[in-house]
Amino acid sequence: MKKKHRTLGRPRKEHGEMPTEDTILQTATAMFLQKGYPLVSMDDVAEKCNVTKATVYYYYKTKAELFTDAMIQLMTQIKQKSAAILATNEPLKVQLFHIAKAHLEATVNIDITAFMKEAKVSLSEEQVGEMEKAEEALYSELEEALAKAMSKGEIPNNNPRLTALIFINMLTVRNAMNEEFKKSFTTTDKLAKHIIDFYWNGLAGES
Amino acid sequence: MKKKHRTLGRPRKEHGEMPTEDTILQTATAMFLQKGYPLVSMDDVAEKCNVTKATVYYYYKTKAELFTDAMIQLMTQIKQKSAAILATNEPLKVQLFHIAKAHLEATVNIDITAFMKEAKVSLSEEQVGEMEKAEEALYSELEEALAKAMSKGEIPNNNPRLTALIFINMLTVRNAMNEEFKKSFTTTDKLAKHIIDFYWNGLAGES
Amino acid sequence: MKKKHRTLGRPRKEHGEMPTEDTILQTATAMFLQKGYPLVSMDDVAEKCNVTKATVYYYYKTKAELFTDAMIQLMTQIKQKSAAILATNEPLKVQLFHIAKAHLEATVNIDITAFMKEAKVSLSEEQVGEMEKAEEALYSELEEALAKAMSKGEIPNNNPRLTALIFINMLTVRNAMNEEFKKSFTTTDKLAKHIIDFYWNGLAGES
Amino acid sequence: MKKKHRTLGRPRKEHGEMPTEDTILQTATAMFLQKGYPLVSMDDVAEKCNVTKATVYYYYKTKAELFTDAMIQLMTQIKQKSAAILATNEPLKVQLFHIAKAHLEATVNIDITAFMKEAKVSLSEEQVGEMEKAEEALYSELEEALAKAMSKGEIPNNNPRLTALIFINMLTVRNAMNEEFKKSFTTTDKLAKHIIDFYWNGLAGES
DNA sequence: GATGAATGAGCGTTCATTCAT
DNA sequence: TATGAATGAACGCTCATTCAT
Repeated sequence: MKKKHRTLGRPRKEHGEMPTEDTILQTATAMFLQKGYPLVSMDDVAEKCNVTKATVYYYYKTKAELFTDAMIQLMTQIKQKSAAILATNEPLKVQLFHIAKAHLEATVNIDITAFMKEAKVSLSEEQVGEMEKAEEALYSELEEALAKAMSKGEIPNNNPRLTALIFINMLTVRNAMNEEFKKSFTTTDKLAKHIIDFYWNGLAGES
Repeated sequence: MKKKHRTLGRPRKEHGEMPTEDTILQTATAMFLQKGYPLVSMDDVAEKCNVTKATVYYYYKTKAELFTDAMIQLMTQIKQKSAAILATNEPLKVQLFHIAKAHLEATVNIDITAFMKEAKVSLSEEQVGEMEKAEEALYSELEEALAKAMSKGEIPNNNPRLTALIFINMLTVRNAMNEEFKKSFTTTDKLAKHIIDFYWNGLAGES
Repeated sequence: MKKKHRTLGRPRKEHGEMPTEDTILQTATAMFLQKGYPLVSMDDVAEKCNVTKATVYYYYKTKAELFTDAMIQLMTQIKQKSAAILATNEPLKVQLFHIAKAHLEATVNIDITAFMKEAKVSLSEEQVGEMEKAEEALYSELEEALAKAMSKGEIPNNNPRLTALIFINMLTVRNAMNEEFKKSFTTTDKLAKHIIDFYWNGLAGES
Repeated sequence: MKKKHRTLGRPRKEHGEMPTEDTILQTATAMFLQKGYPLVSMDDVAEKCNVTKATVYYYYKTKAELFTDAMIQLMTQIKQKSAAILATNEPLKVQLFHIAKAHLEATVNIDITAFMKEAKVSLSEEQVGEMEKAEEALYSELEEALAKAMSKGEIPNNNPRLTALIFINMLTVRNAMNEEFKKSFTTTDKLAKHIIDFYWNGLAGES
């Protein structure tokens, strides 16, 4: 079984190359999103990064840690994007539309909840804790925006936390569509609009 | 864990026992729902059923087949329950409330879509096909009920397929709740009511 | 996993059907010759015989026994055919030609020695003994014919046992041919003739 | 058998040890020759090499690959030995005698053809191809020597390919001998001489 | 900083065999 | 006579992890 022998020692960094640690995290994130925690092996990650498994372990003590780091980074990014959108002066409905569009346009379909669930069995309590904190931050962002809109009377009063969760949840509805039905929405914009309309109406009712 | 050494060969038939084949399917269903396809091993299933792995294979040729059979049975059951509820004379909103309650009361949280995704890599095309058929049947039931309600003017016109998917999808919102927030809904009824109210409002808007 | 349920109890024997025991032995023989001992499973045999594995075990206590019985029967048959040919009045060379032809025409290529070797690991000493007896009988037949020919002066004196073994051995030469070379012998007759000519010349020399 | 628990991770390199990869190949070759492809398990190989199965897989991706590599190496070695002998100035008969002796002196009895057959089911087309190439090289060597001898008039004209195959094939005749008969040849020399005499006579005849 | 070599545990699957019916 | 149900032991293979270099 012939192996490509890489040269030993620290490789000269080529111009514009990402540090190995980041490459690994980036690559791993994409792979986890695509196939889910159990179906991504450390070997897979290493191969795709063009390093050896041992190198991956050099930067991340365990697979669980790699996953945790990857997910936290991802959630933080999402949170920041959402925050940026929610910080604008546009009306809430428009802001939500932009968030929805951003989600739907991401190449991989993220259903954070489903993801976590399948990984949690393998994580340490501490790791679960860290991830939940990041998840929490993500939800809080939205929750606060909704709460503010309620207090301003922009939308009727309702449970802001629940409605935040419902919003994130609704963005995963596309995962349940079969190919044919998916095609009936010619652009992401149209699907986003449908979802936001429905959501906005949902918010509209007193409860 | 002590290994109970059972005797070789065909065991003496005891009365009142569920047939092994059913025990396995039941147990497997619960386990798959709890941990997801990749994290449930045939050994796990066997142990929980108090039989050996070979026995599991006696009834189900492969893990993929066991999964397929389990999921189809599950979806068929859900479909039948939904169908029964939708066949009553109660107004649609009440019917949806009952369906939601039934879902939320099931011990295991079902997010069929997430499940399928992680399993699909391991299934044959035929198996995926079978499961999609069962999934389809499940959605169609609801879709038709919604379409009928629209044509009767009970709710405004909207995409019945999309709204059906949104409904099923919303039932999984609880998965995203942390323990604390979950406790804020003292009964399943209350959570179901919140969800249905939101959903019904969503349906209410013209689009 | 649906199984074809056969009716319980003794099945009515259809006109012209072989007794189950014989069917199994016949089928097993063919399968062992084709694939070798380790690659034929009791399940395979059962399926091809249209009975259950338990039925095979009803007639043959173990796989090793089934193999032993099959091989002994086979060798006995071959011996009898050889004996019949050697009992004719034709000259030895013609007789050998007929034996060679019979071997080469058998659909499956028999290399008894190679066969035994791969099976012997799994057989009991007693079983090995039985098979060697049958093998011995097979070789003796030929050995005696050769010895007689030598004493009659039909061929020069030589080690009759060794020459018998060489004869049987030479019949397996075809197994080593690649497809292309095999085709260069348009008929079995031609190949048999080549082999016999070579062999006869070999016998011809004094030693 | 006590399990020697070796330490995890990369072992300290001791001097003068054969590289693990070679140990495995050597050991595997011997085992395959002794028991045949199906009866040698990767566990067996590993145990005999004093490494774990995982180590075997570290060097050889599959069992089929291990087998292929082992057989090719073996055939190449045999070919080289034969080539060396055939390159000498001695008369062909003497050369053949030396080849026969070398074969018969090898601890393991090689019947390549029988081997391949039982392994082929498990090999990829590519692997079969590689092995057939090595086999071919082995036969060609001899075939050419025979052809040259024929054109020089050292032996009568005959099918050089067929006679080459017969030669290799005859070297396996010892496999068919029972213990008693084997003992009647007090030295390998004597057996080799018998075989070569017979073979040479066979070659001698016109055809 | 990065690698090559090795492990132990587990996984999906097969198989010879056993036993009550 | 023949079967259906079950077992225990292997088998080929993968994977997360470890450690010397």
